[in-house]
Amino acid sequence: MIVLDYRDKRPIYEQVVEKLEHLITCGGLEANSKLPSVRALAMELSVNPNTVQRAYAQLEQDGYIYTILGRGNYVTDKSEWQTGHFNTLKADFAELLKQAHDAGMPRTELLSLIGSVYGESKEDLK
Amino acid sequence: MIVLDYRDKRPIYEQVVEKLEHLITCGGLEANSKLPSVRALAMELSVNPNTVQRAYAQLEQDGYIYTILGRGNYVTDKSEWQTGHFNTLKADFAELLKQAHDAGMPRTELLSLIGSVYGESKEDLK
DNA sequence: CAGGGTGTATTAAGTTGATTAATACACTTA
DNA sequence: TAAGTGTATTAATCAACTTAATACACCCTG
Repeated sequence: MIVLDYRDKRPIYEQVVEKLEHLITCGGLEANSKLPSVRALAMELSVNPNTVQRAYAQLEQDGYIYTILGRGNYVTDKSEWQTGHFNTLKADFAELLKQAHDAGMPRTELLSLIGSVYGESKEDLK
Repeated sequence: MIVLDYRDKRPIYEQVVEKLEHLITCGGLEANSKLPSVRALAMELSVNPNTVQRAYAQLEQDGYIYTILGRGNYVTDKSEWQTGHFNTLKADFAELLKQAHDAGMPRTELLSLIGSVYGESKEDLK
């Protein structure tokens, strides 16, 4: 489910948060589906249960999962976090755009990048 | 010249790198202009000289400054780092775009953001 | 040439955060 | 009741960052 990168200098729990958040926001995990238990995921990653719990706590704080005591952790419905997630992405974009603009990167470069991810045609703007 | 944020959890030298890199890539520092000496900047930031040196070493490694032994550190010419800097920004963009696309963010949101930074009109595509 | 400013290197110590380890407790379900 | 769950606590270990104190070689100026 998750693969850690030990060359990554960031803390493990942050990597777990990032990867699970990515899985959730990309639709890789269905809403209300059950996540691995704290101990199970810790075992799978060869990591301490405390570390996994810290990641889960963060994910719950950010609204991506919810916890039922004694039962487990579950994926929150998209409607709960979509707006906040969009805003986070947009804020990151804005920051990056400012840098690109200041550095003199032409607008066409960015449009081209969008095209390569969203599809070149101007028709499927959906 | 630089203001540190002690609430920022990242290491100090990383903040210094980021802020100087930003100053350089945004044209806030002229090419071949002299940076504060290791000791001077350390004094100004109330930080150890080793920490500043680490930041300068990183900046040199990334090509944003060059060092003349016994003289000081100087801003590298734009032509030296522009390409690499563009590529870094574009890589960050691509990553962010993938996430936005996966999350179902409409292309128009991104175009709107670009417009708000680059200017709305379709004429000044410069 | 002497002195001060410069980058650079080294070693040791201190600090902080992340991680592990070992438990323990309350809750839920079979 | 027993096993699995989230949660909490305490202590110990580890790694990275930072500081501190020096030292050395270089460059420039008086």
